[in-house]
Amino acid sequence: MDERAVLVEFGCRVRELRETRGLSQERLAELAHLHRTYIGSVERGERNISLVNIHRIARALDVASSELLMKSDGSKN
Amino acid sequence: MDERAVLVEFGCRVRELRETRGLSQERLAELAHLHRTYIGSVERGERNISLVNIHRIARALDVASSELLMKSDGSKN
DNA sequence: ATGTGACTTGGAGTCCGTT
DNA sequence: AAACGGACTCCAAGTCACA
Repeated sequence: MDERAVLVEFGCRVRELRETRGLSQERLAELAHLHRTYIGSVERGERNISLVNIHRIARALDVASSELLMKSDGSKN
Repeated sequence: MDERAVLVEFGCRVRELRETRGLSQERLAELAHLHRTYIGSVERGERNISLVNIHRIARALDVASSELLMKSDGSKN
Protein backbone atom coordinates (compact mmCIF):
# COMPACT_ATOMS: atom_id res chain seq x y z
CA MET A 1 0.00 0.00 0.00
CA ASP A 2 1.54 3.21 -1.21
CA GLU A 3 -0.97 5.20 0.80
CA ARG A 4 0.83 4.46 4.06
CA ALA A 5 4.00 6.09 2.75
CA VAL A 6 2.19 9.43 2.76
CA LEU A 7 1.49 9.05 6.46
CA VAL A 8 5.07 8.05 7.26
CA GLU A 9 6.35 11.00 5.28
CA PHE A 10 4.06 13.32 7.16
CA GLY A 11 5.05 11.85 10.52
CA CYS A 12 8.75 12.30 9.80
CA ARG A 13 8.14 15.90 8.88
CA VAL A 14 6.33 16.56 12.15
CA ARG A 15 9.06 14.87 14.18
CA GLU A 16 11.73 16.81 12.38
CA LEU A 17 10.08 20.15 13.05
CA ARG A 18 9.28 19.24 16.63
CA GLU A 19 12.84 18.24 17.43
CA THR A 20 14.39 21.33 15.89
CA ARG A 21 12.21 23.28 18.31
CA GLY A 22 13.38 21.18 21.24
CA LEU A 23 9.85 20.08 22.11
CA SER A 24 8.86 16.75 23.61
CA GLN A 25 5.88 14.86 22.19
CA GLU A 26 4.12 15.64 25.44
CA ARG A 27 4.69 19.37 25.07
CA LEU A 28 3.65 19.39 21.44
CA ALA A 29 0.50 17.51 22.40
CA GLU A 30 -0.37 20.21 24.91
CA LEU A 31 0.24 23.01 22.42
CA ALA A 32 -1.86 21.27 19.76
CA HIS A 33 -4.59 20.27 22.21
CA LEU A 34 -4.14 16.61 21.31
CA HIS A 35 -3.21 13.53 23.28
CA ARG A 36 0.37 12.54 24.01
CA THR A 37 0.05 9.00 22.65
CA TYR A 38 -1.70 10.26 19.57
CA ILE A 39 1.18 12.53 18.59
CA GLY A 40 3.51 9.56 18.94
CA SER A 41 1.47 7.34 16.63
CA VAL A 42 1.14 10.14 14.09
CA GLU A 43 4.91 10.62 14.00
CA ARG A 44 5.30 6.88 13.41
CA GLY A 45 2.90 7.13 10.44
CA GLU A 46 0.34 4.86 12.06
CA ARG A 47 -2.57 7.30 11.89
CA ASN A 48 -4.51 8.70 8.99
CA ILE A 49 -4.72 12.17 10.51
CA SER A 50 -7.57 14.49 9.60
CA LEU A 51 -7.37 18.07 8.31
CA VAL A 52 -8.27 19.94 11.48
CA ASN A 53 -5.62 18.05 13.42
CA ILE A 54 -3.06 18.75 10.72
CA HIS A 55 -3.95 22.40 11.21
CA ARG A 56 -3.65 22.14 14.99
CA ILE A 57 -0.20 20.62 14.81
CA ALA A 58 0.87 23.19 12.23
CA ARG A 59 -0.25 25.98 14.57
CA ALA A 60 1.60 24.39 17.47
CA LEU A 61 4.77 24.20 15.36
CA ASP A 62 4.21 27.70 14.01
CA VAL A 63 4.28 26.73 10.35
CA ALA A 64 1.73 26.87 7.55
CA SER A 65 -0.18 23.60 7.38
CA SER A 66 0.84 23.28 3.72
CA GLU A 67 4.44 23.10 4.88
CA LEU A 68 3.73 19.93 6.83
CA LEU A 69 2.90 18.18 3.56
CA MET A 70 6.18 19.06 1.91
CA LYS A 71 9.19 16.82 2.06
CA SER A 72 12.21 18.11 3.94
CA ASP A 73 14.09 19.04 0.80
CA GLY A 74 11.07 20.80 -0.66
CA SER A 75 10.88 18.48 -3.68
CA LYS A 76 7.70 17.60 -5.60
CA ASN A 77 4.85 16.55 -3.34
CA MET B 1 -15.55 27.35 15.76
CA ASP B 2 -12.62 28.52 13.71
CA GLU B 3 -11.77 24.93 12.87
CA ARG B 4 -14.56 24.65 10.33
CA ALA B 5 -13.16 27.55 8.35
CA VAL B 6 -10.15 25.41 7.49
CA LEU B 7 -12.43 22.83 5.92
CA VAL B 8 -14.36 25.43 3.94
CA GLU B 9 -11.13 26.96 2.75
CA PHE B 10 -9.90 23.57 1.63
CA GLY B 11 -13.15 22.76 -0.13
CA CYS B 12 -13.10 26.03 -2.06
CA ARG B 13 -9.57 25.32 -3.17
CA VAL B 14 -10.56 21.89 -4.47
CA ARG B 15 -13.58 23.28 -6.30
CA GLU B 16 -11.51 26.02 -7.82
CA LEU B 17 -8.90 23.64 -9.16
CA ARG B 18 -11.51 21.18 -10.36
CA GLU B 19 -13.44 23.80 -12.31
CA THR B 20 -10.37 25.27 -13.99
CA ARG B 21 -9.76 21.76 -15.29
CA GLY B 22 -13.31 21.51 -16.58
CA LEU B 23 -14.05 18.43 -14.48
CA SER B 24 -17.40 17.49 -12.94
CA GLN B 25 -17.54 16.28 -9.35
CA GLU B 26 -18.46 12.92 -10.79
CA ARG B 27 -15.36 12.79 -12.97
CA LEU B 28 -13.08 13.95 -10.17
CA ALA B 29 -14.55 11.27 -7.94
CA GLU B 30 -13.65 8.62 -10.49
CA LEU B 31 -10.10 9.89 -10.84
CA ALA B 32 -9.61 10.03 -7.07
CA HIS B 33 -11.35 6.70 -6.47
CA LEU B 34 -13.86 8.33 -4.17
CA HIS B 35 -17.64 8.67 -4.18
CA ARG B 36 -19.40 11.46 -6.07
CA THR B 37 -21.37 12.70 -3.05
CA TYR B 38 -18.29 12.57 -0.89
CA ILE B 39 -16.42 14.95 -3.18
CA GLY B 40 -19.41 17.27 -3.03
CA SER B 41 -19.52 17.39 0.74
CA VAL B 42 -15.76 17.95 0.88
CA GLU B 43 -16.05 20.93 -1.46
CA ARG B 44 -18.77 22.37 0.77
CA GLY B 45 -16.46 22.06 3.77
CA GLU B 46 -18.72 19.57 5.51
CA ARG B 47 -16.12 16.85 5.90
CA ASN B 48 -13.04 16.78 8.07
CA ILE B 49 -11.08 15.01 5.36
CA SER B 50 -8.11 12.83 6.26
CA LEU B 51 -4.60 12.84 4.85
CA VAL B 52 -4.83 9.90 2.45
CA ASN B 53 -7.95 11.34 0.83
CA ILE B 54 -6.29 14.74 0.54
CA HIS B 55 -3.50 12.96 -1.27
CA ARG B 56 -5.91 11.10 -3.57
CA ILE B 57 -7.64 14.31 -4.59
CA ALA B 58 -4.32 16.05 -5.10
CA ARG B 59 -3.20 13.26 -7.40
CA ALA B 60 -6.45 13.44 -9.34
CA LEU B 61 -6.00 17.20 -9.77
CA ASP B 62 -2.31 16.75 -10.59
CA VAL B 63 -1.02 19.06 -7.89
CA ALA B 64 1.14 18.57 -4.82
CA SER B 65 -1.03 17.88 -1.80
CA SER B 66 0.62 20.79 -0.02
CA GLU B 67 -0.85 23.05 -2.67
CA LEU B 68 -4.37 22.08 -1.66
CA LEU B 69 -3.74 23.62 1.76
CA MET B 70 -2.71 26.97 0.36
CA LYS B 71 -5.13 29.78 -0.20
CA SER B 72 -5.75 30.85 -3.76
CA ASP B 73 -3.49 33.88 -3.55
CA GLY B 74 -0.70 31.85 -1.97
CA SER B 75 -0.70 33.89 1.24
CA LYS B 76 0.26 32.66 4.70
CA ASN B 77 -1.33 29.33 5.57
C1' DA C 1 -24.74 17.37 -12.73
C1' DT C 2 -24.98 18.71 -7.74
C1' DG C 3 -27.11 19.22 -2.87
C1' DT C 4 -28.65 16.98 1.14
C1' DG C 5 -30.12 13.90 5.11
C1' DA C 6 -29.55 9.59 6.84
C1' DC C 7 -27.31 5.56 7.62
C1' DT C 8 -23.44 1.71 8.87
C1' DT C 9 -18.93 0.69 10.12
C1' DG C 10 -14.08 1.08 10.42
C1' DG C 11 -10.79 3.84 12.28
C1' DA C 12 -9.57 8.39 14.48
C1' DG C 13 -8.59 9.97 18.87
C1' DT C 14 -8.52 9.41 24.24
C1' DC C 15 -7.16 7.31 28.43
C1' DC C 16 -5.37 3.90 31.30
C1' DG C 17 -1.26 1.54 31.86
C1' DT C 18 3.77 -1.03 31.27
C1' DT C 19 8.29 -1.30 29.16
C1' DA D 1 11.24 10.99 27.40
C1' DA D 2 9.24 7.74 24.02
C1' DA D 3 7.10 3.11 22.27
C1' DC D 4 3.48 0.22 22.80
C1' DG D 5 -0.92 -2.28 24.28
C1' DG D 6 -5.85 -2.72 25.59
C1' DA D 7 -10.28 -0.77 25.94
C1' DC D 8 -13.05 2.67 25.03
C1' DT D 9 -15.85 6.74 22.51
C1' DC D 10 -17.01 9.13 18.66
C1' DC D 11 -16.33 10.79 14.18
C1' DA D 12 -14.67 10.24 9.25
C1' DA D 13 -15.42 7.14 5.43
C1' DG D 14 -18.29 5.53 2.27
C1' DT D 15 -22.80 4.78 0.26
C1' DC D 16 -27.75 5.59 -0.87
C1' DA D 17 -32.35 7.69 -2.23
C1' DC D 18 -34.22 11.62 -3.43
C1' DA D 19 -34.65 16.58 -4.35
